Amino acid sequence: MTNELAKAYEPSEVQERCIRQWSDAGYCDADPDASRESHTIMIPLPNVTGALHMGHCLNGTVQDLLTRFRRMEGKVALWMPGTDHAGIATQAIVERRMLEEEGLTRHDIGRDALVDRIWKWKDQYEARILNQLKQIGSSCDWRRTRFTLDDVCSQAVRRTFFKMFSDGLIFRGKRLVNWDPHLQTAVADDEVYTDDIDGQFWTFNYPVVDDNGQPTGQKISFSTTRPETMLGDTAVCVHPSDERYTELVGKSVLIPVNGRAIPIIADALLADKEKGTGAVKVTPAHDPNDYACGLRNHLPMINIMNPDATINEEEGGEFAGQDRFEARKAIIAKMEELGHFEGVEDRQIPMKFSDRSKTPVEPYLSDQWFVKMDTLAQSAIDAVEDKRVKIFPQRYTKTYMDWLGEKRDWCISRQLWWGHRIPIWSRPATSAEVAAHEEGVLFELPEFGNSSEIAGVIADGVQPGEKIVLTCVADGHEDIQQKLEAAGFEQDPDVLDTWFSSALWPHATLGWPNTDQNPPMVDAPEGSGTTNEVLNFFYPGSVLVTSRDIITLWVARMVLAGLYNMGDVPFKHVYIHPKILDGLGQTMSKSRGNGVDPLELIDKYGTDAVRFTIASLCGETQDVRLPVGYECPHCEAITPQTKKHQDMKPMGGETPSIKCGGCKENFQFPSPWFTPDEGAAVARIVSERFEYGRNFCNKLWNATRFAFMNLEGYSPAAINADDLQMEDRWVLSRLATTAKNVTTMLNRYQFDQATRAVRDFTWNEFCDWYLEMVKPRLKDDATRPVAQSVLTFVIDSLLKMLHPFAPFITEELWQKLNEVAPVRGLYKPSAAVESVMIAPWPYTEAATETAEVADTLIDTELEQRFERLQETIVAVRNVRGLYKISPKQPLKLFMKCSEEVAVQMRDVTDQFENLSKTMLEAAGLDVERPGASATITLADANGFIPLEGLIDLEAEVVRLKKDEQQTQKHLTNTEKKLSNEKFISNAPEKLVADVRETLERLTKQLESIQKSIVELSE
RNA sequence: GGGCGCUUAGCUCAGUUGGCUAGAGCACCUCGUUUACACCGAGGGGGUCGGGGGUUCAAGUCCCUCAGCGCCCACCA
Repeated sequence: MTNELAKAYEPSEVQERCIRQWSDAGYCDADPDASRESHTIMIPLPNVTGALHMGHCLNGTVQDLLTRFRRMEGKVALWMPGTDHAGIATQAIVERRMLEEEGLTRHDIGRDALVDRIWKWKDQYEARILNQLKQIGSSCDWRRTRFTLDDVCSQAVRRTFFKMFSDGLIFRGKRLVNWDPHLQTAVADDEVYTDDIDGQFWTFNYPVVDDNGQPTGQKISFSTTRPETMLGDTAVCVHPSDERYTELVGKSVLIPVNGRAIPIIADALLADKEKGTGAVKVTPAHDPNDYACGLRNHLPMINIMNPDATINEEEGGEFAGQDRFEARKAIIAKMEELGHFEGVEDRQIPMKFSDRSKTPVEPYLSDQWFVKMDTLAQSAIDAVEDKRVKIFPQRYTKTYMDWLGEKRDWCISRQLWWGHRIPIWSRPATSAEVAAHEEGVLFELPEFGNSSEIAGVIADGVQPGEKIVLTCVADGHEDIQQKLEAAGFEQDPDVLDTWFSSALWPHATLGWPNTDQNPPMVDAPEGSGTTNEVLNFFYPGSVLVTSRDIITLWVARMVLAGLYNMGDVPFKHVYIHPKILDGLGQTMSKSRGNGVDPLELIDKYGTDAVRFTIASLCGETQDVRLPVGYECPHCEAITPQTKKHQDMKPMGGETPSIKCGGCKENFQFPSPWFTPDEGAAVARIVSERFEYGRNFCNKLWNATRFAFMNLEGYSPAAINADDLQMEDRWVLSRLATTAKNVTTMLNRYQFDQATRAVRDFTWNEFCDWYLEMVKPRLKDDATRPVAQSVLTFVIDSLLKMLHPFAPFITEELWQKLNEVAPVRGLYKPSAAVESVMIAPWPYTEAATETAEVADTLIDTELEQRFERLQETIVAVRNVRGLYKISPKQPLKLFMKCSEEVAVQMRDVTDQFENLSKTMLEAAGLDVERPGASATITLADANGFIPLEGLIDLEAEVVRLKKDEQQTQKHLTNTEKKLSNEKFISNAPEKLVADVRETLERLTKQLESIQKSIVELSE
């Protein structure tokens, strides 16, 4: 047969072919077109060295779904791809490898060589992650792929920085940062995690001294977990209302280990009477709370450490050069020796670690660059308040607002080599310069360039009392930089926080600040045109799709940066999707051994199955659980993963293994605690949940396969509406209803509901009912043509509607359908487009023909009538099931009902025969119950199936009694409701009428059940 | 400590502004190899909607409270 489709869908080969075809045809390319609307999505830029994980997979699925949907709606849908240089993460990986493989540190090879190595690394891994994105079917405009460190993005970063500097929004300040002594860089709060460790809690005392520095004999005791910071203490603090110490406040104590005198102060915010001795040492340069206390009380801030966390020369004295932990021991010993040690206890203490290097971070005072946030943050608050940006689900608006409301200045400098270098040059200021310019006020440097190229300011230097000239140079002025360097200026060694460039992503990727040319593309590095139409057309974006953990770090900053540079928000909507957790409610990660690799899932279930399942999970909830399991490497049976598996550790040197429930063989598995043995059979981690999508794809494939087998002789012809059978009109009505609902749900970002709606229609209505109902017609030459037309029309619409969810299988089926039925449609058949990807979305303006007929297709009255037919058939099947009557055994059906219903029943008598092998013998008011028959009760009809000789009639009585009981219960409830006067008077009229109708119906049903019981019992 | 969520069938989840006898998928039980599909079809069993209180004619849905879980932010000498 020519129209034969393979028995099962083979995803991998289809996927590969589709990706190639779409790319060749340029369907993913989006270029400005004034006659159409734009739809822009900017990818939440993945880390360039990362590998695709479930989070990316979900994020990408949603964005691609939206992009394909909008493209089919007729919009110019741009999905902009790209990657993030991810500062510290990337540099750390390259440095670690370099150290492991060559024993080299970055200091051995120098800045340029390191950056060079990272670029090479980046080129390799960028290709990998982009390719992985392609594997999930992403219809990005790959020509426009951007990288946060490429020339286009770099220019945007430089321009923004210069603009902010010129607007006085950039300033330099001393701040306590989380210092990673191993990587020798400050790390952001979000790159730090806290762990409880077994630590110790020491108690010491400092002797009180008089004005001459002589001990008064008094002492003050305090406890600490970090004795080494003693060297940097600049006060001892007590609570103002703590009577134990009132008389000591204002006096001084001596730090025994270095002989420095410091004051005893009172500060209610720092000291807590209930904790420890009630007194606490204050080390402003090495502790965040002490830092705040130091600011409040104007305490000196003494830095005692070198960047590698060894004790420094200036303050270290005899401890100088020792590592912080060595110094701790030495200082404890010294204090004990001097008689100021009072005790120590073991306790769990929280310790902060650098996420990247896993070493303890040190709170460290250093010079950093900041962006002033007050007006910028306010603009971003306003944008959400007046709904220029809407966040879905709405509750996340609060997270965004609360964070911005704090208006905390943004520390943008990072002590790294990989990133955008801060475009600031400085040198010591001359006294003439200091005299000429007020500190902190911008001035021009005409000898280097004009005010749009360079700006300067006098600021404090690193050393106390030192004044320096800071200059900022705009993008594209290498000549000025050279002049500056020739004049003794040095560029700041730091680079910018990765989020600084990420914040510009929505407009930087489109070529801003260049308004004279379209941005360069992968194969056209020169740019084009005389104005930047790309930026004009695609900005502002339509929707940002991301996860809730970066609402503050990224979303808020993009909004303020967009407003600042473009004067307009970067996107109109933000959809925050759920996070995927494992079956135990834990975040998936390699370090837990519970991560599912999307590419393995794709390999096992197919991309469409994975996407379809993911879409079914994406609604307004915060997280979704995905129980995972180990796939047996021997027999592929899946063993659910439990906490016990996650915690299994090698016992007695033997690598743990799990016994497969299927084949009883042992297998090893991935775990954070050990590596499987060389050559051992290792299970992969999968989730059975994806069978949901796979089964659906199989269903769709086979429904289409069935259609193909029955399209022999198909010829497109306009059909007459009068030729449509009841089931045709029903399925068309349901199809139209479904399409409308799916569209609405997608517009609301309710992907879970949209998925369910389209699945239910496909499986439970189209396949289970319609296909079964048309089977006889397809065998008959006379009735075949109309059935074929409807069948192809529905499949055509379904493939379109399903394409955003399952792009590959729908494309494959579409192309096969184009071979068998290239021209299709009901009233105005027309040639189908070559790819479903560019086909019009059903029931939209783009789909002119179907739009015209959409409303006439929805027939709720018909849908209701159809439900009665379905109910009748289900009831008959139920009787068969209950009494184990073979499906082959023909039955007779008598329906007692109104003449109106009887007519409808007679109309579909063929379907009773077809779907339940039942002959409708009679229908009408005068139908009487034949003896020895089973009774079925419907809302407005009773059915009788003679069962003489087929069943035990006593069993039927039992069944009916159960039925009677249930109906009675429901009836009682309904009566109770209606006898309540308050219900009658308060409830809406419509509801009361409905309940009355229910009562009437139930009463009749009960009567007929009881009648049957009596008759059967006679 | 502040904020946001969650708790509904064995499991994973739906359940719009309160209003039919609370639904789905998987799992389970029975039957079925009818030429689309066993990744299937037909039928079935299974829930006092976390506990307690309140508002209301009416509560899975609104309010209070208790318990448990998760995430974010802040803090932790």
